[in-house]
Amino acid sequence: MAKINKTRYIILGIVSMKPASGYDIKKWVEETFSFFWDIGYGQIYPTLEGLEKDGLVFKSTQIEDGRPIRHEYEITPAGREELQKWMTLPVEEEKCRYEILVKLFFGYMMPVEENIRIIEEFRDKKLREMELLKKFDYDIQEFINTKPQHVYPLLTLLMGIHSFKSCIDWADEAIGILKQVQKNNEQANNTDNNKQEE
Amino acid sequence: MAKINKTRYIILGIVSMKPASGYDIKKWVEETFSFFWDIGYGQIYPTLEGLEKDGLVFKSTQIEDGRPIRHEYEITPAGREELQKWMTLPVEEEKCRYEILVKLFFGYMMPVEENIRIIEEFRDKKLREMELLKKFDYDIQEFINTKPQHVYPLLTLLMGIHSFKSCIDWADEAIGILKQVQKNNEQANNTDNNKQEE
DNA sequence: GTGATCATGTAAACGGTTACATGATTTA
DNA sequence: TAAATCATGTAACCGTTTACATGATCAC
Repeated sequence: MAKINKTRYIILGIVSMKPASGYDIKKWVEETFSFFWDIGYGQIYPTLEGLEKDGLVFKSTQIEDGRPIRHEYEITPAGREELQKWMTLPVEEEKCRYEILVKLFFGYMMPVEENIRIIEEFRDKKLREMELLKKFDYDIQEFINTKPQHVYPLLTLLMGIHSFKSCIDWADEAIGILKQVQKNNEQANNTDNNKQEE
Repeated sequence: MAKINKTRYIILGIVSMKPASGYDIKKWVEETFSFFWDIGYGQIYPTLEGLEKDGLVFKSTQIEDGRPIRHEYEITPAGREELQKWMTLPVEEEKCRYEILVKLFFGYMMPVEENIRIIEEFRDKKLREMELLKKFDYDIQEFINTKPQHVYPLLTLLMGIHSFKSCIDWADEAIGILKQVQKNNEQANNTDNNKQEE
């Protein structure tokens, strides 16, 4: 089964909220999506072109005096239909690739300290990312009662926090285990040295 | 900065443990890595060819009577050096793409039930994946004391369990929130109906 | 005037997936 | 005898990233 090009639907989703330019889309994705998705211009502009050709978005060019040309894209009824169709489709299998796990799997090749360092780096990065998300603080109960249509972005935020936290928890546990290994190694070395001195 | 082709290093890592054929590599990755990495033959065979051309692996062909030809790849000293070099390099930024979060972000377009359904499906999948990992049960303390070089694969396993668990916890929380939204909607509908009946 | 931001795009290269193609051996 | 497993590979396609290219406006 051929895979679905999700980038198309993400862009459709964005312009379904309000008309946007390629530049707007990039910025918006960076600001609100970046922890679970990202797109570059090299994808955005060609995709917008394709969507236009398929009649799923409508392009209007705004020329204001003394401003660069701005192409704004709006969703068409056909586009809205396509988007809705995709929304009900089951979520495709997705495999995250964790480089850190590959390196750690072959960790026996390196000194224990090196592996601890790699995990600590990972932990710090995830901590920073989590702190960033936590800045968007909110009272979810209030949203449920007053703006229920706004809970959805909050749910994605919540996932991010859960996910980063699990990385940090794992890192702490893993570092603890490797420190034990390290301590055992040191004791073994001391015993060896004592034997040599005897 | 150009990105590093990690597939090369993963294959190098695998053949560094013991010589393997393309078929072996595929099977091994499926069995031990699959929850955080996967590779297809379309990647394996050309990559092995490239590694051989660069002198990082050594290919030997085994022809046994009445058996298909088998190409076995061994790591060379140069390959081992390359691998070691990569191991100390910092882990590159990696962005997992969560289709479910995209769909959920635009969830306001769909009925609440539909969003709950999507999350439930996701939860079930993660639960199954976690159960699979938990089958490889182990006593980590024993490994630390008797086979410290074997703790590394266990650390990756631990990460998988943490990660799947965080997905499940999030799903439970998210479903709870959406069920509240649903209940509020129903109450609002009832009020509306009562008003119409008056 | 310098650097950030607004704004648009293209082309090449790369990485990865899918589909296609083949055929022997082993197990049920 | 049928299905699963062992075993190798290629070619086309698609999605993504990177580098390149341009230029105006705005804030300091």
